[in-house]
Amino acid sequence: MFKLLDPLLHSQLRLAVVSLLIGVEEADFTFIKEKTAATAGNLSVQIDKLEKVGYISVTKSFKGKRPLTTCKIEKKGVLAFEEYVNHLKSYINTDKK
Amino acid sequence: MFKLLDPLLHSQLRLAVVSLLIGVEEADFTFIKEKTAATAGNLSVQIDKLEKVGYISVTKSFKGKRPLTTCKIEKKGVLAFEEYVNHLKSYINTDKK
DNA sequence: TTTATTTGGTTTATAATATAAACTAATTTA
DNA sequence: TAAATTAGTTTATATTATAAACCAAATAAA
Repeated sequence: MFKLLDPLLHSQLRLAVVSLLIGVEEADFTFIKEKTAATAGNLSVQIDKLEKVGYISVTKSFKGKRPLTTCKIEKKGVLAFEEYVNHLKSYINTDKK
Repeated sequence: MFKLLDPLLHSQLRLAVVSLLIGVEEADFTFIKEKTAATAGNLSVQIDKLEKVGYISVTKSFKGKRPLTTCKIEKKGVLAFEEYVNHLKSYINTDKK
């Protein structure tokens, strides 16, 4: 009846990050930080977690002389997000099946 | 852009309970326990929290000689749930506004 | 030029959460 | 009368989310 929600996505910030990345396909740390209004520390931790399970990939490079962390959604992340949304519907539909 | 999700509803079990109560209007502890597949301890704690913020009301009585805990959704709970769902849409819609 | 300040983060500490395990008390069954 | 079941509550613990503190390099200000 109530499907289990993936705990990795059932987090305010991680859900925002994945949702954002699905829209733009690629985004750097600062951009994500601005869009989600998260603190850098929190974002850093949550990006790590998403990367560790393979929902996103993270590339570290330089833009000029400054470090640049770029995030990209992975197929696994897209699938997990889609499933999360579907599962959510079992919570949101008032007429339970 | 990403609206804040009410932390009281952003919980697997509490969301299931509120969702369930919105459907049935009234349900007892055991029924909710079965439908959500939660442990009694967890359910007891989460019902307390929902009651404390006024999302549900809890009545304790007896069915025959056995204790009976009945839960009912309150207007505040319905409104909070509706807002939660609306806010979720800001996460789920890939085209961000 | 040396002293802030800003940028782009990471690491660490802490408070809150979710959850199951242990417990209670009454009731029913064997 | 002993064991098992019902209907929960309380307590302990592991996990989370989050912000604070920190760091190194780059840039700006004095």
